[in-house]
Amino acid sequence: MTEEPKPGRAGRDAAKREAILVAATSLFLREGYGRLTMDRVLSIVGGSKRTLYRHFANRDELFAAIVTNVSDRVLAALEPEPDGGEIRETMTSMGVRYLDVLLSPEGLALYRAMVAQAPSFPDLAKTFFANGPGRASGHLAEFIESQRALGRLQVDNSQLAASQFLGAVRGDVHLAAVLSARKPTKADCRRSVEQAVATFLSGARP
Amino acid sequence: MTEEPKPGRAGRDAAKREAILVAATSLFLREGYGRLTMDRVLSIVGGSKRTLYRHFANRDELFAAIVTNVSDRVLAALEPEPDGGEIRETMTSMGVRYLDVLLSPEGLALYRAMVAQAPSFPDLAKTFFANGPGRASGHLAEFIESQRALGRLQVDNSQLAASQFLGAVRGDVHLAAVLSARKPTKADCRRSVEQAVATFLSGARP
DNA sequence: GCATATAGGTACGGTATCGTACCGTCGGGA
DNA sequence: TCCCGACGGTACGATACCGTACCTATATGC
Repeated sequence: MTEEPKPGRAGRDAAKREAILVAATSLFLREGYGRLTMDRVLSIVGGSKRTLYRHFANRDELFAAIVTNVSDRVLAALEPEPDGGEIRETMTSMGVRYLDVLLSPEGLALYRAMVAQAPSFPDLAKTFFANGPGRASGHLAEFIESQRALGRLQVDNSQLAASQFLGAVRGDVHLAAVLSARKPTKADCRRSVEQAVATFLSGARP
Repeated sequence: MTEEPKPGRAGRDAAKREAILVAATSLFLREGYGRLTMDRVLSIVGGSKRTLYRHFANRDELFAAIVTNVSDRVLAALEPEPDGGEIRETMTSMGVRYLDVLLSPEGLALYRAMVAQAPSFPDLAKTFFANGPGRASGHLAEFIESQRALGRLQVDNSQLAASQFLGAVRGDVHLAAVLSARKPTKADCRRSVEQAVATFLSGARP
């Protein structure tokens, strides 16, 4: 993130590109991919089509850039923090953060767009899956595996256990939010996570 | 389902409407809502725009009819069969059927369309949720509740337990299928269901 | 058989959107 | 200072699609 407004042509170039991307991302988050048009982006960011098409050769390329942009920002919140507490505590905090990310406006918009556009952007969809849900499961699986090695958990398949735990955390909460735009309360989320943790531990403690 | 080709105007009318709906549904399942246009429907089913617009006043209405049509057909498979076996067996069979429905081409297309179009069709989305995932959770919750009343299960919240069990069954399998068009194998599904059942039972048996 | 409602075929208006072309202006680098 | 590439503004071509209008053929009901 080089915030310094570099002078010179290259700096102006990068700044313009950034401005376009910011405007396009904002529009995408507010109204979804379907209502994201080149003309509307222009009407927000200003400038000419020539310039827009110089930075992004076509609409697909702009979409890919937006997805990468939002993904990086949103999915960074899924990185595991240096844990060191109890298993229950660690998993609860992971679950809560996971649900927070998924239910955030950015998370919901990204999910909607990727599900809808996956057939048109298979590569992007695979990348999204790998960097998003896939990586979250992966991190959790590593944690479970490490606890298993210490004899504190007993599971057959860490990867499967992790993805099922996260699936349980989502429950119906995520789908309800995606479909009805009715965001569940923080309390709903906590309850879902705590229940999922309890179930997981009852089956995985030696 | 009155299959008899009634004579007379009314019969022809109904048959035509059915033919349009079948063609539109097929197109929707093959290529998704985005590529479903009135002209393409016509080029398949034949006939004139006049007729098409007589049966479905506009594109939104046609979409709603398709969704209802596919929903009824697909979600019927989620109705609980008269159970009477072991808890483990019943839940395994429910989980397997649930996953089968979700991963079928119809299930995937319906899911994609509803997620993408939910903001534009909030009522339809709510109905879909209630008749689909919501009802599946509901049936399972009833079953869990009945077993709890018999003292065979011990759970705090049957509804939450049911939706989390189904969430665990989905795990990453469903999302992977939605995003990458790579259908998991039957074996993957069975393994996911059996693991979820085992976890659930370990936490819910008295 | 005949009148009338309805289907078929097609053209059309209107709109939205992508991507290109043109042209005059501006600013950084030699 | 002067030149060249980038930029802004806008018009334009091409396409796709929704929904309506018009006219002819046809089949239903009497």
